Amino acid sequence: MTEASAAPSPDGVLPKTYDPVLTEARWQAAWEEAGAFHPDPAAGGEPFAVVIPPPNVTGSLHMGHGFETALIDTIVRFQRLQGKNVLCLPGTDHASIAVQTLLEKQIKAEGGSKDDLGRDAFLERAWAWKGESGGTIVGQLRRLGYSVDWRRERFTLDPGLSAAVVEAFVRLHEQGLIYRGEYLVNWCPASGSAVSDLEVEMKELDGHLWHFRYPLSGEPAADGIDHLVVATTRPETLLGDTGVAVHPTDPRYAALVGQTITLPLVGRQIPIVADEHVDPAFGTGCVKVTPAHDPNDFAIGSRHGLPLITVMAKDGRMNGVAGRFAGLDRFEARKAVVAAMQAEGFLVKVEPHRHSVPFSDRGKVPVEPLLSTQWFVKAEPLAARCREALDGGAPRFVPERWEKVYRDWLTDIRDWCISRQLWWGHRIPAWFVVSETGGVISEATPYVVARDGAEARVKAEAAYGEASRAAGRELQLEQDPDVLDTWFSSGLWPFSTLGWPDPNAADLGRWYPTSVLVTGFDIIFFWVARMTMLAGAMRPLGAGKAWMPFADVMIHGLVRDENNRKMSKSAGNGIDPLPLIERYGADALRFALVREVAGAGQDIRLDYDRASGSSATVEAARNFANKLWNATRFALMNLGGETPASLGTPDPARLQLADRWILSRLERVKRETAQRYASYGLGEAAKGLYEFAWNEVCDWTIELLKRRLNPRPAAEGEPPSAEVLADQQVARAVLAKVLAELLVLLHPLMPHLSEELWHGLTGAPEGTFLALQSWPAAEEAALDADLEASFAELIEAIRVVRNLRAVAGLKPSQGAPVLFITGRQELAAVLREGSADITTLTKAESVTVLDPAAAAARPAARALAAVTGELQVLLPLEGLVDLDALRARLEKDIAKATKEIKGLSGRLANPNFAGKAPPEVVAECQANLAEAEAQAALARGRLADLG
RNA sequence: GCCCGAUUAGCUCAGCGGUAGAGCGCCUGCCUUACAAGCAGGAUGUCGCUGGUUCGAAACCGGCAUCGGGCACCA
Repeated sequence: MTEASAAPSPDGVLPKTYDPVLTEARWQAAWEEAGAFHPDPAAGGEPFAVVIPPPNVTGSLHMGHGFETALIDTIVRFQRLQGKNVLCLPGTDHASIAVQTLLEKQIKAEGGSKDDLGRDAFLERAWAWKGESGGTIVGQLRRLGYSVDWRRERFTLDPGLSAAVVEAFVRLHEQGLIYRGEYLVNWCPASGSAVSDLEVEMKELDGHLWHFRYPLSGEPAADGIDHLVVATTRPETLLGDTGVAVHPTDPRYAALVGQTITLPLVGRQIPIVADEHVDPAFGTGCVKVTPAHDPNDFAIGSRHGLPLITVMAKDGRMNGVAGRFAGLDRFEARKAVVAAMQAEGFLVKVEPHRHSVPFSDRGKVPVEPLLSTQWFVKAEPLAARCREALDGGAPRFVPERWEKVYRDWLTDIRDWCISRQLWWGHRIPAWFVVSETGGVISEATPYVVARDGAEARVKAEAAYGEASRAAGRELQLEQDPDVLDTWFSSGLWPFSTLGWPDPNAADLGRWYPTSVLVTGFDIIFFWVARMTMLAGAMRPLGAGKAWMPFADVMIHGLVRDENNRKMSKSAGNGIDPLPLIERYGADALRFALVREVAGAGQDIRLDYDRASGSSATVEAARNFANKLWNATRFALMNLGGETPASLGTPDPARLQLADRWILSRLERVKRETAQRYASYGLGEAAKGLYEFAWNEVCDWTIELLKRRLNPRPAAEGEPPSAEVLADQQVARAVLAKVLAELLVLLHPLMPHLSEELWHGLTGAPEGTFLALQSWPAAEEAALDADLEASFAELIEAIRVVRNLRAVAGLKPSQGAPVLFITGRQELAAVLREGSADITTLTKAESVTVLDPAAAAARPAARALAAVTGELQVLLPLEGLVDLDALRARLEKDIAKATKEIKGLSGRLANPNFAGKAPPEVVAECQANLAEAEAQAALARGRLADLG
């Protein structure tokens, strides 16, 4: 331990407080230099693999990533201690639209535009940004102590992964699962790109409902009707109306179906059609139909053969078809159309109307349903395969309830628009044979899908070469300028990172499918489902094993800020993990986050004072780290230079009561903790270890061992006896064992601190790591439930004595005789065996244990007295007794017992209880009642003695 | 409209069929040579409301209320 913060100071003692910053940096460097987390696919051991959800290179990480990192790292470190061959693979995501939006904003702020810059220069800038942001992110992940294999770090746009993207696209296309066509898509005018359904967020807004008069073209009907009234929230779209729909059974309009309307402002003749979609009860029961600008209208239009008339351009302005409104922005056009309708007498009324408006997640503007030629993935066949797998239990969701969310989304799934009119991303591997359509790309331009330009040329040559030459044209190819949805590459992550599509890739063979995916519920659709769908399409994967990319999916909640708000970049309320790491240490932050997570899958709230940069929760975890530091410090000062190895297993024959107790507790905690880690009960594991370490190890065991670790000489100047020295060795061995194993159990949660302390305690050489040790072996024989129960009574007895001393106001330095009276032989035996311990922990002058008969024979003394269970505790302190405090204490005992008697006897008096409850419950109840009654009687007796 | 969470001590949350728990905060006393980032002791709850099931409900079931989230969406 060179330069260790744990290095002994000149006087040979560790500092009193733990300073995490240097220690953490040192171990991170040591682990990495040694390649501690760089697994060998050829090595033995059961494989365990996790690919981390790659953070977007959009800047830096916030606390949510810190939380996820803490969870994943705890899991993989535990599995490593279990002896598995663990791969934890890191990486980042290029985040196509997010990064491009961000960069365009930057460029705009500098007074430029991406189009001025050009595609190549823009991409250069994007790569520079990636370098910067990616570096920041990797630095942050390192500071958290993430035990990933940095040598296998991947980026979704790196050459290997890009090749995987192309391969996946080509294969999907070959299977007929990718198609290109003109459909109504969600168009984001801000990004200038199509986006998928998932990237659209509905927002409730206050808008208006405009009612317009649409005149019938022909003569008024028999009943004098010469127009219909339609209502719309989007007047500007009326320029593209190609019909009006009514419900087929609506008697008001039945006679009008088939007639035509003259569209105001435009003059187009449009039919009145009958369609089930119309709700006769809403508004007037008449709906204007704009198939090119609304998904529902698109559906109505296609059922009735209505033409599609697009009146808006991709930039959100009205196009030439919009006539006098051409060139107006869509929101200006709305006002202008309303004004024109009003001027021409077609506006009937305007009502305020609250409705949902689709917004683009990234662009933060309303999306426009627009007709556009795009690439799509046919989703249903892939979803069906996933649903079938789910019926077979794959993957397993933790907590279980998320399975339903996943399944529901896979049911009634819509096709996935995967093309984006962006630059930053994977270029679509399709080449248009533009020589066929006069050098331009149109919907009609034929294309070939290929792995590269050369393959494209071969394919195009085969398909169009001859005909082309015959027509005297030179074959001319142009790659599709668009890129793929960022989630297309993320969807391949669990296998593209392992070497797919190379079927012989060692990592793929060894670690696919991965063991568990740990992620937030907010990307179950975006990511989890896309991974399972794409994996299903790409099988076989790996060595022909299961195709589902992960066995388990652990879904965690979101980290919310101190005001219970979701952290987000736009809200500016993200909490940066680094300042908290600087202040409290990465281990403290990790522990604090994981400890909060017990209610599986629930969001967690991190308290944080922005003004001071402090967090009480993290501070509590830091204090825990310091507690462990000091416990180890104590051990180093008291083990006489020995180590857990040199001390060996303590001789069972020489173990004292407290030794057997803590060893039994250790064994139980060891089992519980392993079970919790293995089943993703990480919060429970953290809480359990916190309580065990602080209460049972530090507050009780260390305090109890002190007496034996530092034996007083029998007489002045005389060396301790051989017996005492032997016991000292036992005490040392117990302390060393408990601490050493505790550090292993804590390691997944607090890797740096445990590594540091373990080295200090064991003297392990530098190149040896706790991170690569084994989980301590199970020792069944150490478990002793009866002993644990009776030791709990001893603890309770000590507490009562301490309480009496506090009530009476005894000074800490002041000794007092302690007298226990009990009729229960087992309890008396434990108290006698533990009398030396009691002496130490209660400042007893003497400890006497009597049975009631013997006690009755003694002269009654004025004493501090309390009763617990079947035990009377007396501190005979003639003259020093605060009688009032003592009476209050006894009265409290009586009140407590009385309340219990009332409850228990009431229950026992109920004949149904005695008759129907299990006999052991009834017996327990009776025993408790007897005890409470005895307790009340004893306390009353004591009270009477006081006079 | 459909679905899913949550509601327990001042705060953050465990508990999920047998007499209410932890951490933080609070009160009292302690610098007891591991630790004041600590030690010992203490106070604090109609477990959202309401029916039901049960010998017994904070826990299980039904309804309601409030808060949060997801999906769908009628112009």
